[in-house]
Amino acid sequence: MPALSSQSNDDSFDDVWEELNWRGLVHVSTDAAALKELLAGPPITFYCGFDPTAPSLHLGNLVQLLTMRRLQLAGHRPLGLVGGSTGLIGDPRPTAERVLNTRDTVAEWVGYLQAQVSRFLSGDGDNALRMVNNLDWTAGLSAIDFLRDIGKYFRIGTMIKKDAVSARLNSAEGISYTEFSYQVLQGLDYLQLYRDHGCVLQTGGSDQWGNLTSGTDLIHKAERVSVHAIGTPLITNSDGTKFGKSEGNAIWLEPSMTSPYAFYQFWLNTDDADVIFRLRIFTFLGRAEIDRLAEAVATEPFKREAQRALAWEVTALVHGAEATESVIAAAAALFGQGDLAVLDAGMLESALRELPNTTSPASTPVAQLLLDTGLTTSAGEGRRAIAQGGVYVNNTRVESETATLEGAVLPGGFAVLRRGKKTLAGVFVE
RNA sequence: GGCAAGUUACCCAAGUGGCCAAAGGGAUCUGACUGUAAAUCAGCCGUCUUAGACUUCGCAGGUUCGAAUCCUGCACUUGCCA
Repeated sequence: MPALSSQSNDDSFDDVWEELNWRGLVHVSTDAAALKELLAGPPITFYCGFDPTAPSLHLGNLVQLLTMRRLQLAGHRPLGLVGGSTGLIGDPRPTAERVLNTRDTVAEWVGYLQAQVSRFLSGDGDNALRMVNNLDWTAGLSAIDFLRDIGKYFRIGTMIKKDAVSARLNSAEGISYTEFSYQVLQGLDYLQLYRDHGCVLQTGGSDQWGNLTSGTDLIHKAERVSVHAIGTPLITNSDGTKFGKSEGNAIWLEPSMTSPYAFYQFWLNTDDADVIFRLRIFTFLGRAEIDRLAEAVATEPFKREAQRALAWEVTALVHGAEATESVIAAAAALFGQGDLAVLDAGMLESALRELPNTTSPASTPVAQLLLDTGLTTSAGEGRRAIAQGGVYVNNTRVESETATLEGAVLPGGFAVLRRGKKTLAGVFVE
């Protein structure tokens, strides 16, 4: 779906390593000089892993996918690993132990993630994407073989120094042996891919650095070879809040989990202070264009040209140009200050299809509709929102907690429900 | 296996018999201001149809007119000892 063929690296850079650095994608790495030389040379094989901890990838994973794609565009050969086995274990988070998912669930999610990863990388040519699954080489591994052949290479002293592990050891939560072992499994992945595919580079989030180095260390000990790792930065917002969350929920790549409309809106609402960094990381726009947009943010911030470019680029990348056009049209129709009744009914209707929506009789109380469309999570919250003046039907503020849609239905048989300034939903009146 | 400490709402965290739907902080949400921004200020912030009622303080019992607070058992977490 994404227009892979139209993507390219910026040829104003000497090599892909320079470009990755300019884009801010290299937070930590193994020997930088060696990596630069390696990446400027003949094609190498590299990999990045994704664990099935949810039915979809999210924006944090997108950073990895785009990093992989840039390396692929430079001629290198990507291996996409979906962690059928590591997903069963769970990598240690600094805060709390994970709840294990069932084997069936993980297997199902592996399928979804493989399909998603495949969409972002080219499957053509000498350096086509190849998918691998670490369950293939761990499922048949006995506990004894694991402990003898792999475990001997790992030192407890090193293992407990890893950030995620030591954070947990120092917390009230502690850490289970299961999660403690995660780094061994990931190290094993790298070793296996080195042996099977000559893989010499792993990319991942810098929060995974401990797991990345566990692989390079293992290969060094087992094969007496130095291989590489690149840790991409953890994306943060300048105001200190977590990136990639909207109303506390993750932004997913799967359209049924985060609608293309919400996805576009997320990017459009990017803070001025962050937008240029986002353009570098999440788009294929070149240095010259991004510098121009930076100038636009400085001189005409109210036009939000950079935000529009960012929202367009990323939404088109993930959901396709066509879907992006339609969510932009939807936003233009719905965000309007103006009178919704004068808009074209067909266009308005298709716009509402992009939003959370529900079908109800006109006599349904607005508070109930808020609940039905997911704009609120309880009836009390809905009443409160109305009392605070935060609910609108067709851009007209709802004054009464007992209001219904009577008399407010637009030609075509629907109504636009809005909470706050920008949270919208549609109601189709039956 | 023994001893000790702990488990409070989305997160952190007060609260040791009634004044507790539960202090305070953060996050989310709403309003004002704006550029569908940031910062700032204000409000809301368990559920239910307001007053009011109901459910909640790891789980299950018990004491009491009354329990997040006391007792018993269980589960889980952490530390020390073996």
